[in-house]
Amino acid sequence: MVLYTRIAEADETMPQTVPSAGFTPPCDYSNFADNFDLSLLPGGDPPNSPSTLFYSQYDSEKLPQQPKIVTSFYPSSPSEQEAELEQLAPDFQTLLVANDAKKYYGNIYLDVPSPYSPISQGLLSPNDQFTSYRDNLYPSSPEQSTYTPSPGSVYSTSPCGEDYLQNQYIKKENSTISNFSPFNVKEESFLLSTEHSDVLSLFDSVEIQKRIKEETEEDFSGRTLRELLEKDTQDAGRTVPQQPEDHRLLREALRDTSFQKKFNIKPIDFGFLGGDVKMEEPEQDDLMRTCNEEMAKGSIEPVLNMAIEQMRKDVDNTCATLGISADPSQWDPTNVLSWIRWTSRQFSLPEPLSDQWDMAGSSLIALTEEDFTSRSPQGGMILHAQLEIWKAAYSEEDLGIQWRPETTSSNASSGDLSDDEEEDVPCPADPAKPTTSRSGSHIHLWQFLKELLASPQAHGSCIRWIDRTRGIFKIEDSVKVARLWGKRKNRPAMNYDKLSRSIRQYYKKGIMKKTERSQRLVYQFCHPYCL
DNA sequence: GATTAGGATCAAT
DNA sequence: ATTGATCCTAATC
Repeated sequence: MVLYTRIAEADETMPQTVPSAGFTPPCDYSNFADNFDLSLLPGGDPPNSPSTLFYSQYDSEKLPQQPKIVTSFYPSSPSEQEAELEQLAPDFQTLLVANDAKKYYGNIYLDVPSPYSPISQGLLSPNDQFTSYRDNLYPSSPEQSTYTPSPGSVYSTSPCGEDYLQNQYIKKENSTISNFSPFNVKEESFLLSTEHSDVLSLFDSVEIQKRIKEETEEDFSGRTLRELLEKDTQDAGRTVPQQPEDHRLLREALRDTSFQKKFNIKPIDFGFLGGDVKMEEPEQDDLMRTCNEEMAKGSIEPVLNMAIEQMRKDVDNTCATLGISADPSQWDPTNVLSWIRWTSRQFSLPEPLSDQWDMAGSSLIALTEEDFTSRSPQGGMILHAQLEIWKAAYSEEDLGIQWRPETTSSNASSGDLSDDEEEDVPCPADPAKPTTSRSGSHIHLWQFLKELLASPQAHGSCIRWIDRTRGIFKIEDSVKVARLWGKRKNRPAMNYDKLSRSIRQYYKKGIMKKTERSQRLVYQFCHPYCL
């Protein structure tokens, strides 16, 4: 078994938004993806499988409790909790927050760990969290602070020890479905077991199942994720041809040779656990092959896609809410201050002193964590980590920008704060990108759509493959796709009505066809256009 | 109300 | 001639 640790956990997480109706708590969506123990994927858990990628260093000081029954999530009576959870269940983000919170506390929710706290972003350890809650620094909502510690807090007892840890490893090695799920925080690793209840509870949400049903034409009602995965494991054992594009997102992340850097993963020494665990660095090729084998047709991708989709929407919303670029280096001093203030508010940090943050974004991103801490002793670390998240988020978005309009149109300097500035940010020289179909105005619609489909990092929220091999895709956000098309063709009046009319012309031309079972906003390329 | 479907017309290439 | 943009009506979800 090869074990890795993650350092600076929060580096690839995404910023949060402030929805109109309320407050979106900070939540590390990338952890959500990570927390899909990849051993759950079909094919079991062979040596050097991707499921070992995210194993973190064991630190008994940080070890939380063994999982117990979830008794509450919010500080309310059981009936209120039920009502509240039911009300919140359709909200995907809330599920993620619940998921996120649960993973840090096992399945215990006797007290009221606020999902708005920095620990939800992996910035503090549970021990810190306990102190923070006791001091009521992170109330259960930004507007109110009603937390009262209850007796028997899970934080008042000492963490479980190595026996438990080793048990988990034994289980890990002996079972296909692992109930082991370690995490770490910044450089301090800790470990816990969630029984994958996070994933299961997420998946069991009626709303999520409904969406999966809509998008995959499969009905998972009444089935647990575990059931499905077990079935898929059996399926994988048969001679079901594996579709190379399944789990594309995961695959891309894992195939990426820089993934170790990207996810800040590095092999660690697990010798302190005892003699059973072997330390070996996997052959990259083996690893990748195993990854591919692991990515057999499964049921995780829809869920993952939804998480990522939600994450992207949050990025969009945040930028729109603050009226700032997604690229911190583009921020002017006003942008910097509004971001600092907003982030401070999110984390219930003291109001920042404006004169300490009077700088352009280019200066801000050059500050070290120490610089941040000297400006804000209480929240410097958090602010710095958040900025790292933004920087990472922007670079992710940037990956998807493969083209620029040929004509440098007038909007470049207009200070336009439209809601899709991820397309408006200046595109740095990008020699790494393929040069195919780069020129903007000659492109055909079907080519353009394929371009968008080819960059799920940037456009997965508005258009994505449903079945890559059969060329079936879905337009998730018709308005946005039309806007992008209009932008590309320099047709400001473009809308989905017109765009779809053009797509329908493709039916006659044999470029696209209707899907067998017609679904809204779902189209299918004909061969060879889908290749 | 949003989407789908397709006819008609026009402009650009 | 081809392609897509535009406008339109009608049907469907």
